[in-house]
Amino acid sequence: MTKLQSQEHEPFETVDRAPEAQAEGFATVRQAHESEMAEDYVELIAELIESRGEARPVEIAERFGVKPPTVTKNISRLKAAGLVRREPYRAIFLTDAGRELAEACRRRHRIVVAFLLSLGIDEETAERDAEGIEHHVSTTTLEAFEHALLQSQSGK
Amino acid sequence: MTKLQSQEHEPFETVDRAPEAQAEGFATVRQAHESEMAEDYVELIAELIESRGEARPVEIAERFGVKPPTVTKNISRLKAAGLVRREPYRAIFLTDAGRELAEACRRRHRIVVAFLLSLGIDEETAERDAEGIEHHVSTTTLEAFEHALLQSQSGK
DNA sequence: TAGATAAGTTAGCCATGTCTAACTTTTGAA
DNA sequence: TTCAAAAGTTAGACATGGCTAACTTATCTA
Repeated sequence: MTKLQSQEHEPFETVDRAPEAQAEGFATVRQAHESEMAEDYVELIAELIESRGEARPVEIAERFGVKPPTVTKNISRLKAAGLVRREPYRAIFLTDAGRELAEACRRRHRIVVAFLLSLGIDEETAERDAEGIEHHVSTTTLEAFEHALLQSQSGK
Repeated sequence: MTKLQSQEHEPFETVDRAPEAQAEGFATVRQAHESEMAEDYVELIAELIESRGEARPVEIAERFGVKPPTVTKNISRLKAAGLVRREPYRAIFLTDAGRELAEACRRRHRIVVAFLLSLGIDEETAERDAEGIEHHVSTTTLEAFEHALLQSQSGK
């Protein structure tokens, strides 16, 4: 049993929080929702460039399960946000900022998936849940996941 | 080392998935977002009824960090969805369906928070992250969290 | 109990992210 | 090399979930 895991907590203990703290928490969740689109897109674009050599709207639409016009609109939002570079009808490229964000997201995604797998969860579920969970994992929690991962590795 | 944790997985292994499977995953995330509002509201309403005897829009607005008109609009959506019962200008009550949903959400919330705490994460962060994470935790993952929780309890 | 204050609602605005229908551009094959 | 099919865009609609401003209802207190 490691130091990190040694604090005592009953499984169903309720944590009472000040209304402002709770409101801040919900604000954090709302903000996370606003950046989810951008994160998911740059992550996928990076993957497509790596595996296919380029990122095309039709591929993106297929992977996300949305229609092409949705992709067009969202890509133009990413362009406005300075995350992608792109000419109409051409493939999509990441800017430096986009590449950085993509890298951070892919790292976080891999950690969350690996952590879920280490709990014995099947791959399909781990991937699915990770897609939703990753956007709400703080740096602190991500580090805790990494730490737990190392534990489960060494104790394997 | 338990059975559940015994499968071998490298920490940064990438899981390749068919485009349809990935699309389904994102569809799941989008659906989760659509029910988040309802879940957060019934959860809070249940808490307020328990602690205050009644749930009032002004309290709900304060806890969520939103303005009263937002609460009015969302409550009427919950009413349309059959989750709350309510007369204008009066307190808000849960229907049987609302109460059931609230119970399930509160249970899931408690498990997620307890699990994060068991990883050594501080209470403030655990609560914050749980608020976002809980909506994306499948039954399978929730069970894995419970299992891990029991492990950490017994090995304390 | 009257009037001020607090609580709640309505109307109308905005951004996000989805869609369909119709159009344009690119591509690839005969 | 042309022209049909595939890819991409534009226009316009819709639901969600925020907001402010202005109004109505309820509550409390002097």
